[in-house]
Amino acid sequence: MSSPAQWILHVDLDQFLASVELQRRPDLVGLPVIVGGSGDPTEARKVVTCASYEARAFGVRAGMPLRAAAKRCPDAAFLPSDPDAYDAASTQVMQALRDLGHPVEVWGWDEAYVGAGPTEDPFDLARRIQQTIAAQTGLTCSVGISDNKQRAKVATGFGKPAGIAALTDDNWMTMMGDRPVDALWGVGPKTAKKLSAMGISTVADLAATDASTLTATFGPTTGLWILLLAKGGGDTTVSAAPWVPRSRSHVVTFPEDLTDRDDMATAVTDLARRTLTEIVDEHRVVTRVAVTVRTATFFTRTKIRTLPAPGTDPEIVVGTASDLLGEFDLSRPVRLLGVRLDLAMTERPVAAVGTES
DNA sequence: TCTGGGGTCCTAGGACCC
DNA sequence: TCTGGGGTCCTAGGACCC
Repeated sequence: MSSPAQWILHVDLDQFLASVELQRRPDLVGLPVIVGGSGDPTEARKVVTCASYEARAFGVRAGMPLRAAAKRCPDAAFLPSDPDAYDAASTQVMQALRDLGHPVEVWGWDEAYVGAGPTEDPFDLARRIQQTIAAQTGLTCSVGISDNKQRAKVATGFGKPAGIAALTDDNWMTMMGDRPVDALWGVGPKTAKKLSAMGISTVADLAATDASTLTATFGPTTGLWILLLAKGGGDTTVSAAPWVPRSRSHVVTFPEDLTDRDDMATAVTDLARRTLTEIVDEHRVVTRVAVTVRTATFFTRTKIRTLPAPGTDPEIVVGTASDLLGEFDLSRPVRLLGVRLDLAMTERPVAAVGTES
């Protein structure tokens, strides 16, 4: 295998939420387990957050309504989602990864990128990662090896579950050329459909397409980006710096649609207060407020307002959310309301950084 | 058995300014 | 009295991901 300037390993915990639950419920090991909602499979408007591999064999997938999952797999164990437990397990995994001495970039609860120098044996490192995580947390993971994030992420798919796979310039087109474009991380159904209309259906097709053709349809940034992805390129940085969130949001889907404006106003106010409390606890400052309304027909719209000045005054932040709600036509039943606070990204004092760990 | 919740980034187009 | 071009800020919406 040719050696790139650096290695990037993508670490992905297998069926993460289900695995955490199985540690508390060893009696369920080997059985279909479905995590989501309050653990009641008859609960309306709740979906599967994670299905164990045994449940997936019945066609159960993340995002599927719990009732649909129950239909496909009535004998599954339905467990309530327990975010605190997943947070704790994730923290433990990420610390174990960092202890290996390489830069670790955390990507959500169950994924991370690990950077390594060109002289490192990436397979050896991958095995050490798996062994360390298993020994310290009892969890299994799959590892993808490449020289950029997107390709490493795709490689992980070839390693699941609990395996290791590498994609490099040497095998990229052999492994990926005949696959549909949405096998690329960052190319979804909409882009795939647009490409299909242009006669581009496989990764090899896309890689062979003229840059100008793609930029004409997708714009200069996106057009060049998806071309790069098809050629096996991607983001080559791994940053161990703590991620600074750009926004924080909460949405609520009501068990039954709201028709009363006062109820809607109360819900938006509660969401705004809760979100504001959280970001103030994290010493962050609001720049913009966004309110989302989804009606019973799933028609979804968002209104955004920039604050006169960045701040955390509840009167202003919550008041802005209420004002924005008032700008909607609320004559139809509402199924979901949401509030997002965009956060100021100015540098914080150095003193605040050192207190984190 | 209708479609969760939490995020990020990009693009289009209008307003406004020089 | 046919009217360029660049830059920035803002909102809306799209797309994608876990």
